[in-house]
Amino acid sequence: MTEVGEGRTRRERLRAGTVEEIKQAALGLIGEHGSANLRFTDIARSLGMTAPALYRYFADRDELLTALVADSYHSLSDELTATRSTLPAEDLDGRFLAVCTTYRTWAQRNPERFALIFGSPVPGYAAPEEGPTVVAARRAMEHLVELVTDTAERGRFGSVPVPDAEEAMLLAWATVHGFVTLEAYGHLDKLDRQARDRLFTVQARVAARTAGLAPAPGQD
Amino acid sequence: MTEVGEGRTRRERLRAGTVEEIKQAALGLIGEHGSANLRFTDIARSLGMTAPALYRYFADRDELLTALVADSYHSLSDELTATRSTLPAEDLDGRFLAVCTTYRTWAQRNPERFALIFGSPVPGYAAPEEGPTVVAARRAMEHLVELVTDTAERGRFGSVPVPDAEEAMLLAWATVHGFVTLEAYGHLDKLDRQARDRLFTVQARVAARTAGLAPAPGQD
DNA sequence: TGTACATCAGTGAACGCGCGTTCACTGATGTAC
DNA sequence: TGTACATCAGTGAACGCGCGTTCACTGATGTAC
Repeated sequence: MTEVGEGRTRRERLRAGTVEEIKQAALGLIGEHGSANLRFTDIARSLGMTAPALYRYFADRDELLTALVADSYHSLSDELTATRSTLPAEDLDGRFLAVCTTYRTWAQRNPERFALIFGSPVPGYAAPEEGPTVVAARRAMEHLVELVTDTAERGRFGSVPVPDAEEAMLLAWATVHGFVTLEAYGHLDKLDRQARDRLFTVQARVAARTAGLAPAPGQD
Repeated sequence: MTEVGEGRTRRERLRAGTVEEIKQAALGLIGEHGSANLRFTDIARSLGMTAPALYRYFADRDELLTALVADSYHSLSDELTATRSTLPAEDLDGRFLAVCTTYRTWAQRNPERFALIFGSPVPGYAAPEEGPTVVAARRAMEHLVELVTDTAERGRFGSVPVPDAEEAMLLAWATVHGFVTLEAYGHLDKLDRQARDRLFTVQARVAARTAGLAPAPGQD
């Protein structure tokens, strides 16, 4: 995420590296024990440091969590936009389905980050108003909207069930997100991986339709 | 949930009442601080008891959480089946949409319970295999399936995008759940209540379609 | 109906534990001249 | 290029705090006869 090697001085580079290590360790611990049980002591231990050293990097637990949440939003929206630019602008359906798939695989590969963003809000933690979290969330949202208005402007926007492109995007997102979140939290465990893959494709098509894209050939 | 006044002896009734009070207090605290931060001490304090007294009712925190999760599943599936039986069996669309709406309002009125079931899994807590949680989850799931197979058997099951009724139900569920969970966790906050209501109706129709019901008149 | 005993809810003291946080410190890295 | 000083990362000791849990107890409720 953060570019290591950016800082001018050696110290700055080392510092940036340590910040990154701390975040990684924190993510690992969140994966094991949940964000509510994230302890400075544990992070320090897993890095071979002592707890007080962490105060050089983060004022407290909330500041660290804020950074992690913001990073998570950035990670997600970076991956989504990268996927989008992989395919030619004319291939609306292809782009849309690819983005949906990336959304899902990102969640599968970054379960802690997914939980940080979309899980039940971390108790006792309130994102600072207009802080990095909120800004990152807004940016991610704008990217999502772009993906669909893009679609809407150029594409066949006739069959969409809501007139507003942004609203159509929200519904399409909800459709995909529902599947991804149920899967991530184990509510689809009775299906095997293959069945889930197949069903996800169907769900993405349902979302595409909501977003104003024509149904895939052979459907409906 | 648990029937107070059921117990034969006075003591049993009092005990059942206390169990209920403990659960309610726990839910309230979970709403404030999250399930991961649920403390026996706090529960006791909020009931005007001392902490050790709680050990008469629950062996430990996990046992209490297990009970709360199981209760939540029951509460949800009870409400859903109650809604369903409100409408005549012939009114497939009406039933389906009513059930979707109940799913949403239940989540809105029981945010802690919703988070317990569908939020990121409680860290450090593993549901006992074949324990009440698992049983309740299965029962709730079977009810959901029933709602749709019911639909599938009697209704127009032609336009459904997946052949298997149970799979169609899962997708329809995911569609509705996505909206509800985004809304519950504040990701739709920039829409006002009215807009959310309107969009939810659209989303429920999308789900209905996935479940094999015909699109509402005027749609598509 | 009354008495003697058993069961149970809840108390308060006590304990061990681990966490957050502060602080004075040491040693390494960077900078000015 | 070398030296003297400033900055910073990290340590280890120390503290206060609150939680989970155990235990012996008191007083109320229920039961047997």
